[in-house]
Amino acid sequence: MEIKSVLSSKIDAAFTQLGLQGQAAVQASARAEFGDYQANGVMAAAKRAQKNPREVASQVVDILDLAGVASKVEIAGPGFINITLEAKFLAQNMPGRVDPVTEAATIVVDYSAPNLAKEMHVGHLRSSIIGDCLVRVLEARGHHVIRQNHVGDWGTQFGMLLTFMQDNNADGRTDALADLELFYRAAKVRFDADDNFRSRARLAVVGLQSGDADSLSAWQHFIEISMTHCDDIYQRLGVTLTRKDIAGESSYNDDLAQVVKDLDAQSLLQESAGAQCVFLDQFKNKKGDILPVIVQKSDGGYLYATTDLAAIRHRTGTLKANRVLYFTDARQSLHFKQIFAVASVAGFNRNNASLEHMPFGSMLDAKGKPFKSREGGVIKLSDLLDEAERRATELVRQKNPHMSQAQAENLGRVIGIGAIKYADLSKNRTSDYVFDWNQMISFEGNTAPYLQYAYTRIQSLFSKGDVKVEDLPSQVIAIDEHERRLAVTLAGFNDTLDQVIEEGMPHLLCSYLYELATRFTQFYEACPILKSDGQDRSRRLALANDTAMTLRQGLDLLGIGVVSHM
RNA sequence: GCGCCCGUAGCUCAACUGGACAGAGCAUCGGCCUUCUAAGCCGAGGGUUGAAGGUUCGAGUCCUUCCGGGCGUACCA
Repeated sequence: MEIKSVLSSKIDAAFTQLGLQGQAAVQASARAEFGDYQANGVMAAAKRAQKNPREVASQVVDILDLAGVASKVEIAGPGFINITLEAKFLAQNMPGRVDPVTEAATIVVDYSAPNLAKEMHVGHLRSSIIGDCLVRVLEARGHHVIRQNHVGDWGTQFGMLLTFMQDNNADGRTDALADLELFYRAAKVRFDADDNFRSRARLAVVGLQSGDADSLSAWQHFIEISMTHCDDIYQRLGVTLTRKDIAGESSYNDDLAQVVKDLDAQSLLQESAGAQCVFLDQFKNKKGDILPVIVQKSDGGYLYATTDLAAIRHRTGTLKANRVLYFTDARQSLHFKQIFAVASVAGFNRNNASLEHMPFGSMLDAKGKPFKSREGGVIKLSDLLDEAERRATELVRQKNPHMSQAQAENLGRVIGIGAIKYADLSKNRTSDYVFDWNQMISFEGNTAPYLQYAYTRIQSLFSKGDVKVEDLPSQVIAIDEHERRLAVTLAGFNDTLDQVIEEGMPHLLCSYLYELATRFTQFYEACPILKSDGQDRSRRLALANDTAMTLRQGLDLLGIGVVSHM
């Protein structure tokens, strides 16, 4: 159950009854002395009604019915309402699982979107794992999720690659394409140096666009190999995207001319310097200069704005999305503002869906510069994952000198990939973040290994104490203060997931899990579990089990695995 | 030039969107392993939230100006 929603709806009802305008503004209490939850909305509502906030608070509390939910409701300060939850209510809200929402929505999530001309590099990491986390959380809450991997599988660069492929007789040879990055670079060198090659490459693009069978089959072959590279990365990263989620740029080809035609039919189109543009007033600066949204180049070609407009029609029309979430680089903010606006005036948003750009910042190195390889080039994602696994395996070996190499490598995979993902997911999506191996690999503090470690300690309790989890009570009343704080934290799980869904912010789930693990470890240090008897023992084991299930479930929603020993 | 984002402890990040004394981790210093995994726990120090004004019961959060940084800004995505 969502504690915040329960409290909010009760307090909102009291507000309505008293004729007050405003929201309850419930949040977890800032300090232990303020109870478990606090409602801050009275002050604002009282001001609006020009009444004394403390009096209003006392009226709210008088008619507030929190029977079975709260054991204590107090007014504090200028008009805060502090709420302490009833022990029995807490007992009923030990999560261990995710509750489904009452109204499921259809939500399209656009994420990952690698350029298939090259191999995936670090720039694709954030979109892939942040988007995948949202997908997991949305599905867990019972929403109908449609993944859309908007891969870059079309455009001029493919002319170059296909021509290079033919010249090198690489059509049927996967080994030539084993390293797409090298292949791309070699093709680019040829393209820049050889006029004849360049013109043949341009012809190949024309062939592709006009649907020439040979060009198309070569193109398909190339795409197939490139996607195999992506699948491998997704599999290693634990990203749930599959082939059926691919809706690349090429899939909108047939609709692009129609998009332009439809814009024209609504008199939204204007020619400027030979290009077909949409000019909207809201993209005018103070001086009156208007920014165009170009939908067709002067040479007749289409652009990503055109493709994205076609995608909006498809997603809100055919797919019937209520929400469309775009996980792309923050640098595309203006682009999305523009196409959302165009879609709106042109009536392309068929379902009146909420179109939301979920931008994220760049990865920087320790010096605050864009994260590059030592040579200044892009870093392949596969290399990054190799290094994470290598470093983690090394650390596992240090901590467990007697462990076999194979076992250390197994642990190293889960821990290393978890560490790299968590380091990213735990930071606020919108800002740039510093990627630092030394920090990430220390595995101390707010990291995935800390959470995984808390989980293994619980598993260790169960195996050492020969505990059958199914025999544990499903509801227990917390007694010790450490138990109670743990129970309150456990109860907040579903609230956290709601917030992640609302704002598209996985770091909120990370913060929650870190707090949960911290609370558990404090409880673990303070309260003997296996060494206690009777009710103390079963109660504490039940709390430990709920913590373990919530940690595992929460990490799974982040796309991070757990191990039973580390 | 114009637009968007950012500036919080030595470093990396939080702060539930205007709430109570700005919190964590790393690093530093001091304690805790014959007791359920020390990848842990307990404690200490460390802040004029870039600066100055303003709005109000209350501002890291909103408004104005300035300083510093990043990104974007007509046919790449």
